[in-house]
Formats: sequence, structure tokens, C-alpha cells
Amino acid sequence: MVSRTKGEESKRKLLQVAEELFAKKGYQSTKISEIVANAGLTQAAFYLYFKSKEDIFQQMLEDFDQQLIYLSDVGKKAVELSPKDVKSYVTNMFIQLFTVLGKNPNLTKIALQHATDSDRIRKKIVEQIANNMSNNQRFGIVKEEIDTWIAAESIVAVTERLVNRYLLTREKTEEELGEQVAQMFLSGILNHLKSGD
Amino acid sequence: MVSRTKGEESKRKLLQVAEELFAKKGYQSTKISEIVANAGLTQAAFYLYFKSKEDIFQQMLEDFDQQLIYLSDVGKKAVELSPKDVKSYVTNMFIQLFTVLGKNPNLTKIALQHATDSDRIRKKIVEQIANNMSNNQRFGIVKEEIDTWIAAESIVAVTERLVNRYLLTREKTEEELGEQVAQMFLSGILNHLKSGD
Amino acid sequence: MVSRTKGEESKRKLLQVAEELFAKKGYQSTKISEIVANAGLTQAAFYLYFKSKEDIFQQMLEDFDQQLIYLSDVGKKAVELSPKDVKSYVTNMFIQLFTVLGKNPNLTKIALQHATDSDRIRKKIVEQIANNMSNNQRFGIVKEEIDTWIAAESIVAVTERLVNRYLLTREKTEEELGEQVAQMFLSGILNHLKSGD
Amino acid sequence: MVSRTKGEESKRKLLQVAEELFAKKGYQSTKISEIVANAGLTQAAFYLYFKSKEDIFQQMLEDFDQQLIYLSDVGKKAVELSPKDVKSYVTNMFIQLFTVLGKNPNLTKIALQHATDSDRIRKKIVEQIANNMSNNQRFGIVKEEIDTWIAAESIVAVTERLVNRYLLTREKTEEELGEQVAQMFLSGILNHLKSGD
DNA sequence: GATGAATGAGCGTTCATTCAT
DNA sequence: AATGAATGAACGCTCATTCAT
Repeated sequence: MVSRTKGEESKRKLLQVAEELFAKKGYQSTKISEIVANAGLTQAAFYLYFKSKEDIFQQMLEDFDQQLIYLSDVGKKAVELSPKDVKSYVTNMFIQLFTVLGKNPNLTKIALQHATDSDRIRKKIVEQIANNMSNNQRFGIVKEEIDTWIAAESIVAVTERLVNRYLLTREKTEEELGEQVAQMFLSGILNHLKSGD
Repeated sequence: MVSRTKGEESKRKLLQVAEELFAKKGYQSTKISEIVANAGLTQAAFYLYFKSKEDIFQQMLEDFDQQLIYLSDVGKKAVELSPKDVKSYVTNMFIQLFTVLGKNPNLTKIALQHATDSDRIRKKIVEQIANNMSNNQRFGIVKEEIDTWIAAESIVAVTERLVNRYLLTREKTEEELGEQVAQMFLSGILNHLKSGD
Repeated sequence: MVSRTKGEESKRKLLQVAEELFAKKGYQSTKISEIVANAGLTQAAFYLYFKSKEDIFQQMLEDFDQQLIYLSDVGKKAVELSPKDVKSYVTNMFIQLFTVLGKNPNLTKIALQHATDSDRIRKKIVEQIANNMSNNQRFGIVKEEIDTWIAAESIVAVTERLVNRYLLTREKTEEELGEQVAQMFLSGILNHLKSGD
Repeated sequence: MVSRTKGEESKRKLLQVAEELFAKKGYQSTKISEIVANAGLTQAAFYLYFKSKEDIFQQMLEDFDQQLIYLSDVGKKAVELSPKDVKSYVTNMFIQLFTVLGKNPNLTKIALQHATDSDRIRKKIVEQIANNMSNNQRFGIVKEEIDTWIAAESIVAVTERLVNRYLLTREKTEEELGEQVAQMFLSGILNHLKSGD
């Protein structure tokens, strides 16, 4: 699109190739020799743009962190909605969650695998969801019995997994997954049997 | 218990130490030098019992695979139960799932992280749950709209994550987690609002 | 002499070869590949005995530091001697200085070249000589006009240089050098000309 | 002074920066990237003016070699002087020696450190002094017992060292050092005790 | 007169693995 | 049943040097 200098182009290529390889083989197993080979450069060129292997990784994460900011608004306003809209709203929230993570499935996978960073990043996401859920709990929308932190961890775990399993492979779309998951978490998977539950 | 030869004892020690280290630092980052150091042996001794680093890993997985067989029965018979019991049964199923995985949290973590084996192992667990759920779907116990594979993947993802997050740290017990998760998946997290949802 | 294990022998060989190469080519220009090649080992073996290139260097210096302790007594007691003996005593001091440094000409050269350590080591030697000289100055043995630090630096510089130039090449002996230097520093190089000086 | 073309100016800047860095960190440890960075140029620009890293070093030495020619006359004529003047003359010679070397303390340090060139350059200086001293020996001015080569080496070693130690740090002046050293080498450091010496 | 971009060759270091004892 | 000693193969990284523009 915009005209890029040759150097910028090389750096971009390295980031892109690295992302794919990190996602496919993990951080440790990905060798710099592989990254540069796939980018059509030499090993030395890598160090024109990145201080170290860890550096390219962190630069990738910065991009990802940036994307996660958009999540902060997701689901924030369920409380303002009428009961009827709650379901569609929450469904929408899940679709957005899948969209944000599914947009960068590689980064999602990488970030949540990396020993040093996974905790920090996961916490960032979980926190947003848990806090929001607690809010909605005060307004009677979320059941009292729910431990919001456990629920938030569960939601993230499910999203993460389904992104890897179904979005990366293009077997399902964001909408399909969003609906399924919304349903599971909203109304459970069992039929409402008569009275007792 | 049973008297063991010195060799058997050494091998057992190596397996145990390896499990801890693999869980704590990951497969790649765990060095054989560390394993043997923690086991009080030399590196050469390692190769008396294992052909390679990958070999000790596979032997660990075999143990784990064995444990997973017990899962096959879990949840199988929900169909035979009265609606009233279904909930307690499924709750129990989750507790068992947590118990089996939580019994070997290290192995759970390792197995589901390892690039080459995680798919195979996860599939093994997911399959059992999905098949069983499909069965119960035919009997009207599980909602028709549910995609049982997605649900099964979700259940496993949640269990795996909560084991790592709350069981490994001893912050929650199998029972607490089992109940919370059962509730979420059985009846959702939203209050039954009026009629329509 | 004493029986050594194979490992000790290898380490000793590495230290010896490293010393020669460091002295001949300097620290930076000496490659580990050269050290191990000359010691008949592989690169990896080097790291059985030393943590790094810098480590083998420091271990060499420790040996040298140890030797320098013997210097502390050198020259200490000039004050107790009769004038007649002073000259022979100081000559002897120089011979000892040459002997200590000349015993390890390689280490002398290396230690006083290495950017990080040369100051520390030189200071150690200079200090001993300067302090001792100040003492003898109080007793009227050393001329008042002499700046003992400058003199000490000079003595060390000369010794160091002559060790490299004449001892390493075996062109002169410790005794020859000791006498010459003692004479220079004791009575100067000019003839006592009549009255004025 | 004279107007310089941009190119000459750049080359001069590179030589100047290189001299400082070589003196401070040594030849090997000084990177071309550092030289050009401090000169405000790019690495490629370096090669407009110098064929290689070694080349800039040699060009620096040429300047130094040039300066050393002035030394040739130093001390040449002691023989023509009356005994009374000898001392002041030789003192002056040392001051000049300090002045020439102290004028370019960086070059002095560098040149006499460089593995390949130090011998050649030192020899050049030592030679002049030794020859001149031999001359004066024939006229009875320098003691017969003195080995003039050893003495010359010593004089150079001392000068070199004191330049590095006291001139580079501005702790002493050329005059102070010149006098001290002249005294040491002329009349020794010991008091003339009675008769016997 | 100078730069942006890239490279070839090498270096120090690590690690799984082997083998003689 | 175990060890001391060693190695081959790679890996991350550096640096002097080049070349098209």
C-alpha cells in the first residue's frame, strides 16, 4: 500500500515469518536461521532490525498488547440493556472476543504459550472480563453463585482453545463459535428439565 | 512399598524429577544436566534408562495415557438417570475429570503443551466426552443446538486451564472447581430471566 | 610428578596453552579454537573446565596474584643494613623482582596488558615498592628529592620491559639484569664528574 | 586553519576519533561502528578513506613515525658539553622525550601496545638513544659498566609508562617528570654514602 | 561525498549424546 | 549400576567489509 523503504519491508517480512514459525514450532524450537531463510535474508541482516531473538518476540507482543486494548470495552455495558437484549449482547461480546483473538491467531497462540509472558497477557484479558462480570453480578444479571474469576478464566480458556482449533483451521467462523459459546455459557448445555435444576 | 532394585529406583527418580522440571520449565528448556543433577546422578546414567530426551518424555506420556483410560467410563451413563440426578451426576463427572487431571497436574500441563503429542492426547480426551455427549443428546438430555465437539473441546480447555491455575497452586479443591464448572456448563451463568431468553 | 587424573591433566594443558597464546597474541586475538587445538581437545571440552574465556584468564591471574605475595618481603629490610650492604641488598631485591616476574614471563606480560586487570596488578606491585622506598627515605637511605611513587612506577616499568625483552628471549639472566638495573637506579648512569652534579 | 574540503575534514575526524578510541579501548576492542558513530558518519563512509581497519591504524602510525624523527637529535651532543652542563643537558633530553611522547600520549600508548608494530617502533626509539649513549660512553661521559641497550630500553620503558600514568592524567607536567627521571638515571636514587658505593 | 542495506566468515557457548573404565 | 571425560553439531550473535544508489 503505502510505499515502504527496503529496510522497513525487510523488517516487516521478518516479523511476519517469525510469527508463523513461532506459532507453528514454538519460541525455542524456532531458529533464527529458519526465520531469515524464510525471509530471504542472511543471519546478520536479522540483527539490523532486532537486538536479539527475544527482541523480535517482544516486538510481536507489543502489537498484540495494542490489539487487546479494544477488548476493554467489550461487554462493558450489558448492564444497561434490557433482559431481552442481554443474550444478544453477550453473544456479540463473544463474537468480538473471537474476532480480536482470531484476527491474530498466531499471536494468540504464541503469547499464551510463552513462559514469561503468558501470565501477564492472560491476566490482562481475564481481568477485564472478570471485572465486567462482577459489575453485572451486582445488577443481578450474573448469577450470585458464580465465581467470576473462575468464569473469566474459563471463558478465556475456551476462546483461546477454539481459536486454535477451529479458527486457525478455518473450520468454523467467528460467528458460529461466538454463538455456540454464548449459548453454553449463558444457558448451559442441558435442557431445562421440568422444574428442578 | 515393594522392594525395588537400585536401577529401578534410579529410573523412577529420573522420571519423577523430569516430570517436575518439564512442568515447571517446559520440555525444551529443561536440560538433561538439570534432570540428572536433581536426581543425584550423572548424565551418562541417564542413558542407561532412556534412549534419549524424547524417550523419557514418551515414557512419561505412557503413564498418563494409562490414567486417561479411567475417563472412558465417566459420564457414560447419564442417560440412565432420572432428570433429577442428572445434575449431580454431571457434577460428579466434572469432579472426576478434575480428579484425574488434577492428580497429575504436571503431566496434564506437559502433555497438552508438547507440540507433537498435545493433539493426540487432547483428542483422546475430547473424543470420549464428545461421544458420550452425543449419546445423551439423542436421549434429549443434551440440547440439540449444542455442537458436541465444540462443547467437549471447551470442557477440556476449561478443565486444563483451571487445573493449572487453581489446582497446581492449591487455591481451590477438585470439588469447588467441579461444582463451579458443572454449574456453568449445565445452567449457564445468566439468571433465568423471566420467560424468554 | 604426582599422579593426576585425566581431567586435571586436560585442565592443566589448557591453562598452559592458553598462557602461551595469550602472551603471544593477546587476549582478544587468541581464539578458544586455537587453545583447544593446541591442547588436543575439542571446543566443548574447554567448557568442562572453564565457564568462559574470561574465566580461564582469571584463573591464570589468580596463580599470578599468588606469586606476587612473595614480593611483599622484598626490599623490606634495607633499613636494617649497613650502608655497605645496602647496595648488595638492593641488587638482590632487583634480582628477586626479576626472578618472580621472570619465572612467569608470560603471565607478567598478559597481566600487565589486560585492560581490566593491569591497573590493579601493577598497583599491587608498585605499592609495595613505593611504601618500602618511603620507609627507607625516612632513614636517609633514599634521597629526599625522590618521588617514591614515580620511582616505583619506573622500577616496575623497567623490570616488566626487560623481562619481556631479555628474559623471555633468554638473552640475559636474572642476575645480569638485576645488576644492571640496580646500578642504574642506585648510582645513575653518569660518571661522578668531579665536583658538580 | 587552511580551508579543507569536506572529504579531508571527514578523514581527519575519523583519524582523530580512532586515535582516542584505540588509546582508550585498544585496537581489537575498538569497533569501526564506534569510530564512525563518534565521527557522525556511516560505516560505508569509513571505506572511502581507509582500505581497512588496519589501514587507519597504519596511517596513524605514519604520523607518529614522523614525530619520532625529531628525537634523533635529542641528546646527540652531550659530548660537546662541559661536565657542568651535562646534567642540565640530559635533563633537557628527558624533558624533550616526555614532550614528544607526551604530545601524543594516545599514539604512544597505541603504538607501543600493538602486537605487530610495537617492536618496530620501540626499536626505532631505543636505537637512537642507545647509539647516542654509546657515543657518550666512548667519551667517558657514560659509565663503562652500563649496557647501553638495556639502559635505553629502560629509559623508554620508564618514559612510556610515566606518560601513560602521569601525563595522560595530567597529574604531572613534562618538566616534573623530566627532572625526576633525569635525576634517577643520572645519579641514582641512593644517597652517596661515605666512600664505598 | 555519502548512505542504506546487506553479507560472509567466524566466534564463544550450549547440549544431547557416547564410550572407555 | 554408574562414572569421568569427551565430542559433534548446532545456535545466537558480532563485525569488518561491500555495493547499489
